[in-house]
Amino acid sequence: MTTLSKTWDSRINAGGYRLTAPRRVIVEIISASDQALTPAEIFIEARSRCKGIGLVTVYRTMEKLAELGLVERVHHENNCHSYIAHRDGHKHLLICKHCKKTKYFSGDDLSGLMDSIGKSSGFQIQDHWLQLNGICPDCQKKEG
Amino acid sequence: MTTLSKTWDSRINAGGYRLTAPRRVIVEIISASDQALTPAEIFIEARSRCKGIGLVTVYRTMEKLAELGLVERVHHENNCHSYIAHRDGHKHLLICKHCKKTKYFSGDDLSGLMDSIGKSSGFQIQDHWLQLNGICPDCQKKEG
DNA sequence: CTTCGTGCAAAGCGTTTGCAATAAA
DNA sequence: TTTATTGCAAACGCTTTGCACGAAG
Repeated sequence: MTTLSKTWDSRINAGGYRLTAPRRVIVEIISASDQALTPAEIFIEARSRCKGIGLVTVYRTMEKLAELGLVERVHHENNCHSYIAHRDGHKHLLICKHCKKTKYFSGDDLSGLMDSIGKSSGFQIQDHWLQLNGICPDCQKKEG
Repeated sequence: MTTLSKTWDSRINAGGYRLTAPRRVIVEIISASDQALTPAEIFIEARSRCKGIGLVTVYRTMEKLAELGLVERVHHENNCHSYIAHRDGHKHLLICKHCKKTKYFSGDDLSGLMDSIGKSSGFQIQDHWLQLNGICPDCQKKEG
């Protein structure tokens, strides 16, 4: 178990949730991954480490991790969601259209933009979602 | 029929698609709306103007309109998609968390940000998606 | 006339829920 | 012991597909 997932464990406890074997396995998988994973992907990996675990448990666990701010939801085009471990700092997502690899990047601060849009529209802006889509270096090589 | 939907009609023809009564109705609804509509919402309105129209036709038509670049897909939190008429210029979306009202806004050009991220990550960045979430003026008043 | 579009019903898929058994605290 | 959590199966909602009929070009 990594130091990282130990931190996760304490935050799960602090959130009033119990630490169970299935949850430990799910936390280890998502906290160790630097890219976004779908519930199904997590389930397949989890099942290989903890036989008998159910897909439902993955859904329920991811919901709680998202609530605790430990993971973020990533939205894809066609009704497909995945989750990525939350990292500190002001970051946004970079997604490869071919292999679906997802990385965080440190983006410019958009607060200036958000302030000006808020003033001109009258909206109280609370948060934002920025994704950049493109082709990752590996897939560029494969294409030639 | 508005001038706007006439333009849509010609683009549908130019795309090799036929102009049918259901499609005309759907185009009139989405082109006249300044906010994003779900397939179900479009269907309800369409049915009141063209009895017998099927929800399936709404899905298939929206798919073609998206392909033609006439509408854009809007992603919501929980597996819920909607569509909004595409407007020219560099624009992004502003969504109210309460009433789900969706508006375009003219945002700053993000090409500078995209260039620098592209260079540092090695990704070929093709497009981006920016949504701001907040509370619209009407909902702010209702809350007091 | 030929091809595309339609509506219906049914299937498909990801996700959620009801429930009794089980395990954490 | 008490309460949260689990896994299964079934339900659910949105979306897509197969098909025969009908309409556009």
